[in-house]
Amino acid sequence: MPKRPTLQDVADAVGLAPATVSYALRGERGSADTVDRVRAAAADLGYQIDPIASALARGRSRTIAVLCGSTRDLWQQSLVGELSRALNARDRYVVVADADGNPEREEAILRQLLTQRPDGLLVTPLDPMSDIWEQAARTLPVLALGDRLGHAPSAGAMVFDNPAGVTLVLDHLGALGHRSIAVAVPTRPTTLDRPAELLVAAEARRRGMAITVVHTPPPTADPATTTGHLTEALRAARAGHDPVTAIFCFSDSFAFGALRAARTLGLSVPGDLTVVGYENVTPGDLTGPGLTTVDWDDAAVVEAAVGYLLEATRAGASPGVRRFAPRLVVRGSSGPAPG
Amino acid sequence: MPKRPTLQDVADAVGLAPATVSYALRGERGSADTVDRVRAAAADLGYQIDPIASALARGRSRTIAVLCGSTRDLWQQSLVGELSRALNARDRYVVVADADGNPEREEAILRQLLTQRPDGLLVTPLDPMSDIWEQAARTLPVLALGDRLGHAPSAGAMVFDNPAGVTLVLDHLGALGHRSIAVAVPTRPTTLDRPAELLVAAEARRRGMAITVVHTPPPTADPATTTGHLTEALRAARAGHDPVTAIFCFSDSFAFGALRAARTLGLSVPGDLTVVGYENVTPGDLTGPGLTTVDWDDAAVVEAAVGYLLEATRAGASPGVRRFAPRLVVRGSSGPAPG
DNA sequence: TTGAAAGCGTTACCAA
DNA sequence: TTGGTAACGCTTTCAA
Repeated sequence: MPKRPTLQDVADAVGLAPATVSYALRGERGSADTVDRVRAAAADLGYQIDPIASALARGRSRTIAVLCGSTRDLWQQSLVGELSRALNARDRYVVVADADGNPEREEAILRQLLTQRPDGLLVTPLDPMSDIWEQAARTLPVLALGDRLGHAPSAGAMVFDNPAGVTLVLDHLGALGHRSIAVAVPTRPTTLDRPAELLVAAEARRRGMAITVVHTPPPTADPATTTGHLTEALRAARAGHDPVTAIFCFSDSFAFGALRAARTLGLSVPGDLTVVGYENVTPGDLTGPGLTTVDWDDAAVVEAAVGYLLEATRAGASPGVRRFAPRLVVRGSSGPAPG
Repeated sequence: MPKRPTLQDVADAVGLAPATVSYALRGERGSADTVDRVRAAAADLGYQIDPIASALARGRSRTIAVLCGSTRDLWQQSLVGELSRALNARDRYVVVADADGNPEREEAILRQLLTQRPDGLLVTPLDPMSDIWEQAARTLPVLALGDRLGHAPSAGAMVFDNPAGVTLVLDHLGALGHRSIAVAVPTRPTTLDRPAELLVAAEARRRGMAITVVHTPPPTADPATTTGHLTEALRAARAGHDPVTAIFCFSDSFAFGALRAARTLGLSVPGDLTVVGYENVTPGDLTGPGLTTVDWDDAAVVEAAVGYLLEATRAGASPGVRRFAPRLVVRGSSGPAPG
């Protein structure tokens, strides 16, 4: 098999030094004529820069690292896909790593990821308040999605206006007549932007609604476990003297679990139970009765994230923070069953 | 910020040559004592092999490349996630690239991917009969998922027993009384293992069923376009004198489109139309009326794929071919509406 | 504008 | 068992 051509081969072909060719190919210098000849020669030898050698020499790799809290979460899963596509389209490689729901692993994985000398880092943090981020942010542009990184002020972030999202949902449920609702929130380290429990508690109080908090199992749990957990929680929450008539889940993945649990319990949705999700994940529109959910315009988030991050790598600057407004997508909500 | 320690630093710490340290760390040689001392020193300096330098020197990068036909496809999307997780768990990096539904791009992307000098390659090929694969398979272990690579005999494959799958579905629909069905197949280059159209045509003929072939839009099309396309196709297929009462889609992604189209047309599923999918994608169990589909046990596929590929990289051998049996998951099928 | 040469941090071949 | 030393293929500084 014909060995891949190297810079030297191109240099020989045009009778120039490797250094000259290197510069010319990257358009860093060289006369117009030189650049043309070099490009032509490279094209016809089928030369491609060896990204590994290049990375070693430069100390950077034209790669964007994506550290994902849990790719089992449907929203993160699709987000990672969109991000990769957007970055590939901009001629960047993407290396994805997955902390798999385990905040302790997050640090180890980050460290590993950094050995690839990426140009930038995108994270959906499990523990946004960890201080590992600050260390990374000092070395390269870091952009968080979903939560600001508490101790890494130089990192950018694409965050959701969660207070607005919660308001939207509680207004909706309130208007339908629900007075006792369950709220499903992940058991996670505190976050700056998604202090879900507090947010909901405060808003619910203002409206005179009763809330029952359900903690979600770790995202690594298989669907059956999650469904089981939820089934029990829902059964309990409906057994008391103030039975829950709606459940508000802080992620669509979990809302799907709630739908499964409802089925197990023989509850009709939305007749007996209204289920509200949070990210408007793709096939959510097809779920049986319909899933009401909060939409954040993922396409815009991805566009902005990629734009901010690449700009930051170019300028050597910090990516900014941008906040996205929620939109409520109502599908299959109803008021509580009479009596 | 403290520079990352290098091999040299470790060597200095233990008073040995870098070469010795390199061997010791990899457990390739060295006395038990040396190995221990080296490991200890490395650990306490926080030394990690620089994967880039290592890749340059070895010509291989401890990375597995995944070339995905289209990550917009729900099945491929989740498959890629599972594969990454499985490989990460085995201490491998994964680089994912996406041909985004375009068979012409597949070659360019492959070439780019190879430039990372991966240890192995996993593909869900758009064009399994392309001869780009053979070239790759000569250089490194290649394993295809879903289709064998026609011109790359040395590549392994995890394939589905599609004849069995088709039989399962047509038996099911036949038993329910359907006599005229639509079949949705992708417009793709011919494949060895999924000559979907022919397979279905032959089986349908044997059963005296009429079939109407609907070609799916490219996977890059946005859902709205797909739904529109399908809506038209279904409208037409139900307008004739032998209206279609079921649609068999060769992927769940497309089955979801069919469900949306049915909704647009005001068709009740399964009352007016039974929809059958093909991959048993995760939230399929939650779709409104239920989606009957063919399941291939993705977990087993992933396990086997990763096992075969890693074994091949170790042994320098070719991964084998393995065939998976289908299982029909019936959810919400019904017979054709009377009259 | 061009080029020579010194890295970048490993690995692998040979020799000690 | 251990250690020089030459790759690996590029980028970059400094000189011409």
